[in-house]
Amino acid sequence: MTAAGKHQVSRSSGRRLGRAGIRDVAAAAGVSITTVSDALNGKGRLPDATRRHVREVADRLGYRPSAAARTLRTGKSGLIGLTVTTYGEEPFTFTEFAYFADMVRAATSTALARGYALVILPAPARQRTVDVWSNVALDGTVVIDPADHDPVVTELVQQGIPVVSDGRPADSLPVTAWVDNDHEAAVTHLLDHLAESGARRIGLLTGTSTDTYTRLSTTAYLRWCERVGQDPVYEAYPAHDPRQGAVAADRLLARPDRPDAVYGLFDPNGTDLLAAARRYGLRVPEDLLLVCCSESTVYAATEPPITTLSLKPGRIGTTVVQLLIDAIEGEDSGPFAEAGDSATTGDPRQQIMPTDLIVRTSSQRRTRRTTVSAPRAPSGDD
Amino acid sequence: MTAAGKHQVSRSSGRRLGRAGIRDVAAAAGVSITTVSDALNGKGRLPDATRRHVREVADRLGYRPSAAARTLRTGKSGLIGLTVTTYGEEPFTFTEFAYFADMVRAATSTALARGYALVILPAPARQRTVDVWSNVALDGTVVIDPADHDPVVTELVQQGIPVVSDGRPADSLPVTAWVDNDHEAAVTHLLDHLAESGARRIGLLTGTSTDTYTRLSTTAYLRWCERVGQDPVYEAYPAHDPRQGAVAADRLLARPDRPDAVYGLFDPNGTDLLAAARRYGLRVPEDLLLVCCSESTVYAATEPPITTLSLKPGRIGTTVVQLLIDAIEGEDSGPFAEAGDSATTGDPRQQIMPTDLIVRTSSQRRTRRTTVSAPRAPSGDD
DNA sequence: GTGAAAGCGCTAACAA
DNA sequence: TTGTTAGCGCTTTCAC
Repeated sequence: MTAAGKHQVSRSSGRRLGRAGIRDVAAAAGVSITTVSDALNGKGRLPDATRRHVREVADRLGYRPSAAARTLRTGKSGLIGLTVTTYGEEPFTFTEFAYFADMVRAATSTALARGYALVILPAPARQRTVDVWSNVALDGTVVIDPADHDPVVTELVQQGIPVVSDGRPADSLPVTAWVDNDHEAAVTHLLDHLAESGARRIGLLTGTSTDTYTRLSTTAYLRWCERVGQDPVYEAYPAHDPRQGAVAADRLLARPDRPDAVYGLFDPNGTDLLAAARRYGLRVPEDLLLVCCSESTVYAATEPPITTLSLKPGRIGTTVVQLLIDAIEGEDSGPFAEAGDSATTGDPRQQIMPTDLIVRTSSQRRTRRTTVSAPRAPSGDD
Repeated sequence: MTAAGKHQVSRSSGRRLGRAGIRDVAAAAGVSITTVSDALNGKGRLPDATRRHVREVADRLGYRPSAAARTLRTGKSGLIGLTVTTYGEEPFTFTEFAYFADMVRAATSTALARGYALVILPAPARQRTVDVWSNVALDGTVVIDPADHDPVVTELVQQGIPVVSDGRPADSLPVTAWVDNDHEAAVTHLLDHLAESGARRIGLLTGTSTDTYTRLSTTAYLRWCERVGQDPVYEAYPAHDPRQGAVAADRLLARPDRPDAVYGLFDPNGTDLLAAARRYGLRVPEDLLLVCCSESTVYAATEPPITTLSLKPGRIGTTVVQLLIDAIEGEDSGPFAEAGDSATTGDPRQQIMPTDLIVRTSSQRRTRRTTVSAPRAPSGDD
């Protein structure tokens, strides 16, 4: 007495509350649900007529496939997690700097272009956050600037979910791949540029946190100083607090061994330093050369325009997502390929992206004040 | 001869590929899957000992519940969509302005605090984007600045998915609720402030797009002009193109009826106008009063510091998400409560948020140059 | 070419 | 108190 056979029929006649289901479409189109599924997904070898017919009916009924059901069945959600480390008390502050904004925009565009959506997730700081993580089915995750022993990364990788990081991870972190700038090269190049512009003593405005960016940049600075035989002159401050930047800039220029050029590691440092210079009556670039790392366009319009180091976050965002999706779709060797399971898990792929030094007035010693008083040049960039 | 009974058992003994399932936990803990589910979700009335035991086993097995299955079963995904209108060619540019950055950060934090995650989705511009939309199960959606006849919004609402917008929608758009600033009041107040500071002819730098913000602000300006009997002096430009701002600012100050005060509707307009003023040899605020709408902190450090109108995007983001989640959880009257169904569906809720005029040097006529550099003596009246 | 049936992993009635 | 069972809506072999 196999009652099983009746299931589909009886279900089909049941009241659909809101949305139409695949069964309703099948019934209305006079075909089976298999045909509907195939027609809508372009699978199988149905005659075009059937395909068209089914699509019409589906449209008429306002049929929307259930993402949840599809995900459950296929194991793919089309969702990519995006997370950032915590700065200070804020859950995360990735939008605080133009860098993250740009990076996220590019990442989102790339993901969408490949049929994925980004889910913003919190860094694993408190307890709560874990809940959210396990409440969403992720095909993969982008981690921005992962902490040295990020538990979420470890667990995701253990579960076989690809993780790609923006910023090179600590050795202990087994990410699938990572993308980063060559921070050492960038800083070195920039310091050389300042030296060429006549800087004798270059100062650094850096951060107190231990993230890779800060660490690598600072190290590169120290190494450069050593190489050229200059005493390091730097001030560090908690970069997550925007107010502290101004204070630190002030400290730096108040020092007895005041630098005649400064590189600021963080986005707002340009204005911080410019304001500090004004307070001390220092002219830029005559008395003080300035460079800061920023993606903001405001530095093209400051007085004077400030030279910036761009990390090209857009390119990083794009690359990170490409790598991730490649990993997701690549390792999809089918649910039955458990033979040579963890065999091909080699070293994580890593990609170094170029930076871009945008030279403006603030870092050019021998300048004829090409700032703004000049007649007209709306395009601006000098 | 019910063979059905054997399914669970046989399934349970089947090879679990990667992750442990609820059945494995049940088997390992020596209980049924119901008990596991209840224990892990805090439901049912199990003795604490059982609950603890199950949790331990689950932990030991590294059990993670399947979000997809939960979603399919419960109909709730814990996911909230976040979308923005398209600017120009970019899929979306919400990160381009500090406004969106702040708004999104606050929205994300609020959502996470209530156990939801945000999914970034494209505005329904091209065909492709629709795919992504229907590939993710959303409990609700936040729409930033919805287009007048946004098809996605209409469809979502039709499907019974709550939609809350940042920015008031056109009458035809049936959103669940919306949050917006009182743009008219803000602009009026700001113009009054400029007039009080001595402005005789206030100009406007506005946009060519037809979004609500631009429209309301411009209207308020025109109405104000009418009230005080001033001829409107404004230039409009495509706000999505950052370069155009500088050009438009230039145009505005080049006019024969040059204004002696300007309000710029968009974030970069402050620097745009400042640069233009410099080009024309206009001193700020002596010859030209300046205000722009911006969330950026750079205007505290420009020379001179520029008065800004803050829309308090953080508060808007928080409110939007609160409203949305309230709607999601409120209308969850259970799948069987179809009796008084659409009864309580009243008018969409709407919330007006205050703005904040941050007065700095650029809009104060009688100032003793409180900026930084000039040691100029306080010279009383203008 | 088309359809029936078997679940994906979980939750919630309902039994025991 | 705990276990059994019926699906959530879809994709996908495998028969026909």
